[in-house]
Amino acid sequence: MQEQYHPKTIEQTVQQYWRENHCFRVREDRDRPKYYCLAMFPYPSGQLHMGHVRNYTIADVISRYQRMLGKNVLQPMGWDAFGLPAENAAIKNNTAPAKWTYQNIQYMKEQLNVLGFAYDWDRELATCKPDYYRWEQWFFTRLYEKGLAYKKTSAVNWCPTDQTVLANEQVIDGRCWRCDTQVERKEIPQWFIRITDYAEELLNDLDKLEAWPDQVRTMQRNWIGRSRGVTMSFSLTRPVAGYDHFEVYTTRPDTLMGVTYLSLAPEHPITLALAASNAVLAEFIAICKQQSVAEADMATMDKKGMDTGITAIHPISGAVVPIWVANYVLMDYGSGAVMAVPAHDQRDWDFAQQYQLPIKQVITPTDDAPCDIEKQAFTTKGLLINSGPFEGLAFDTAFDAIAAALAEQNKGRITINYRLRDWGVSRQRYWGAPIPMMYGPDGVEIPVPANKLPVLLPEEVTMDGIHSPLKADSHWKNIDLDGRPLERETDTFDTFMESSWYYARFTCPDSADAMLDADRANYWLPVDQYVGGIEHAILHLLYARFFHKLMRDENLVNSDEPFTRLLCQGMVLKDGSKMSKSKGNTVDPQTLIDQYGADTVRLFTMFAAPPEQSLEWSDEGVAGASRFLRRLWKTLHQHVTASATGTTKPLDIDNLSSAESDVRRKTHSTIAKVSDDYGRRQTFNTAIAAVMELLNELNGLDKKSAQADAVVQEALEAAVLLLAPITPHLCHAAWAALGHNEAVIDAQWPAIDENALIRSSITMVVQVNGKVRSQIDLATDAAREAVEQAAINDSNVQRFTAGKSIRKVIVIPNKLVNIVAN
RNA sequence: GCCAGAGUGGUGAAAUUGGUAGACACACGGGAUUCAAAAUCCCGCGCCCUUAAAAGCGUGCCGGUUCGAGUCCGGCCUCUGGUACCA
Repeated sequence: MQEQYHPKTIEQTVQQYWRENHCFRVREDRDRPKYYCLAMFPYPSGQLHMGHVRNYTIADVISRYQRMLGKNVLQPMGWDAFGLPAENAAIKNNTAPAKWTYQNIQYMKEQLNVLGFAYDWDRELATCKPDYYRWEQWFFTRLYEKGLAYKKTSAVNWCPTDQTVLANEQVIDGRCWRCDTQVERKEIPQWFIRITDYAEELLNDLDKLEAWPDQVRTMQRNWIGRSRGVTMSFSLTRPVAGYDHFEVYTTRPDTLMGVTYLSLAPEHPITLALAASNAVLAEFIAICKQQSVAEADMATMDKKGMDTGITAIHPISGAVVPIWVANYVLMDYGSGAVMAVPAHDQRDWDFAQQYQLPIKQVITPTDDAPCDIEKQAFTTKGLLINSGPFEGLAFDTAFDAIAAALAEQNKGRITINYRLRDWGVSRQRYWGAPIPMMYGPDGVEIPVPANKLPVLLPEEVTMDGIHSPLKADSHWKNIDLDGRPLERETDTFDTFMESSWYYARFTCPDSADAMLDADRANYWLPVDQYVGGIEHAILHLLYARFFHKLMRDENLVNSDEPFTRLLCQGMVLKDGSKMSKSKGNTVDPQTLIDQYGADTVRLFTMFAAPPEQSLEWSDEGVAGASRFLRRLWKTLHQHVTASATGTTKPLDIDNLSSAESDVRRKTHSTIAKVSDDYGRRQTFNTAIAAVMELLNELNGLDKKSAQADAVVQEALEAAVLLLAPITPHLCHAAWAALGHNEAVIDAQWPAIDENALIRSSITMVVQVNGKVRSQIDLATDAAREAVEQAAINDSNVQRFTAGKSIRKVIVIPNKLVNIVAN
């Protein structure tokens, strides 16, 4: 063992050992429990950033820990390679998205290897490769055949100057990021997948995901947004272009008697029909369209409305109700029309105030809650007033009575509604998987047959920065299928499609004649541990869950959910804000690895914060992590050097000094604590702190006594094994130096000697009226009465109880006594 | 706007089931070593009062429950993530 710690040399040597021995190549093995640990694969943006380092270190630590527990561990890595940034980078660097992407992959792969992650690279995949996306295309045609994929018109952000579709990210304050033109909503035909058919199952199965953070389950539950309400029909007093009624949905039918107006979306068919002969309304609709499609923009925009002049009949009271058009009513939600009850909905109340519409109170509080309709809407449930036949009813009975009254007249019914909308998968962009559909001259939809897949995306293209080269390529677009002239779909898939099933393809990336090889897929799936950023809590994770169920229903997998346990890591911050190029506060992992070595970077990343919290980057903290590793190395070196002189005797637990017994207790309590931190709690920062404590305690031990060497050897072996998942290179070298022939990567996790944990006395805290006043030492088996007496008789305690009478004594065994006195 | 989180010393954090607030580090201060520096080692380190000890105060803000609250409940404030075409 070298006296100095040289991370670079050690890391290169150890990585070579792993490579030469194929340490991370795994195959199915029915004799061992499998463990599939997966980190969300990266978008190949160019260089690894600290968020990646954190993500992949967490997953690597878990993988290595599970391996030491004897599991057959799969940890693959690949590339989420399609996406918008490649198109922008290609323009900027005057190259093609494919070339740029492949270069990035090559560079980032090298960086991952330098960090020493235990990947089975034999399984590497990139989603932009035809052998991957061909199966996604095939799967889509299967969904189409089953009626789960369909086409409909839907709104996109449209730049009228560039004549192109913009992503939400490309709309800045309602304007095109390139030319600053006011963006419009435009309805275009697009492909959708029926995720709403699976809404109920996606909701119910959240209950099965016990090892997911509650936070994520709650967010998904709210996103799906199941509600029970009433769909009812309002008849127009005069028909408009053949429409004599329209439907609205409400979760508050109890407020129906308080409806004072109705609102239609600007894109509602009745609105459009009216606008044909109403120039003022047409102008208003045009203004409403000057708006991004992003929900956050829609929800925070100024509310605008206009009276259409037409009216409808209230289905219960028969009253004539005015119909407005309002920009905040969305055609994509529900029926594109809403009933307005300004007295009991704050948004309706605001709108009614703005346009001087009547406000009619029909609910009154059941308690003495404040309710002043003049000041704001009263939105909690209560008792019905001013409601004719429903007077005095409470919410539930009013709900049923009003629903029944509507049903009787054939004017309404109870319905279950979901906030979740079908998944729009069309993108009017080049760098994505082509949607495998064709159109006949009559516009008929034809899925590309399996034997004509994949529909290849041409990689040698020139980007103009605005339009998709695919749409301009008439040679690619116009094809001949068995003598029939057809036109290809030129839209590509949403990149969430690729990331929705890659975890399954990793189990059999070479499967050439099927999307998945069921034997291998079902051996490894579901993923035991998934690790990734909290920003994916809803979209990616919901789409992947949905895809898994689609694949199950295609008999490709036999499980219901893809990810058994989920860990959502926090962001990496510098000076309190997210590291990003635009803020100029990035830290290049490569520089740090060059300076300190991969083990230091890994150690700091895991030590600075628990994985789910955001991590504040600190250069001093990295230096501190490096110092700890040097100190550990020095301790190991001193021990190994001393042992080499022949002083080491075998451990004899019956002949230890009390200081040596204390060290042994610390060794084994540390193993217990660290095991719990790695396995159950996944708090790697406290695991590292515990090992630091163990080593600090070792420094205080008198090394000259007879058994000291053996106790130190045991402690250092434990420390090395406990740190091996985090700093695997140093621990590989250290394990060999401690006299082991087997590599630490193949070592077993240390076992706890329960006898070493036994202690004869314990320190208890004594409080008087909840304030700590003293500590007492007692035998661990002291009876409750003895504990109470010892506490009461303590001299410090008596200072605070003098002149008072003791009302109560609370004893928390082996921890605390609280004396209540006054 | 809506949904979900977070807020503890100078800093990152710990306190796992309602039971000693600040483990483990970083920074800083003092000392040892050194011709000197770096490195290393030792000591101190929430605030306040104090020579010291002891007391008092202290987990974003206001209120509540409890023998006991960082932890539970109600109401706020600020920040972060998501908001369906960034991934």
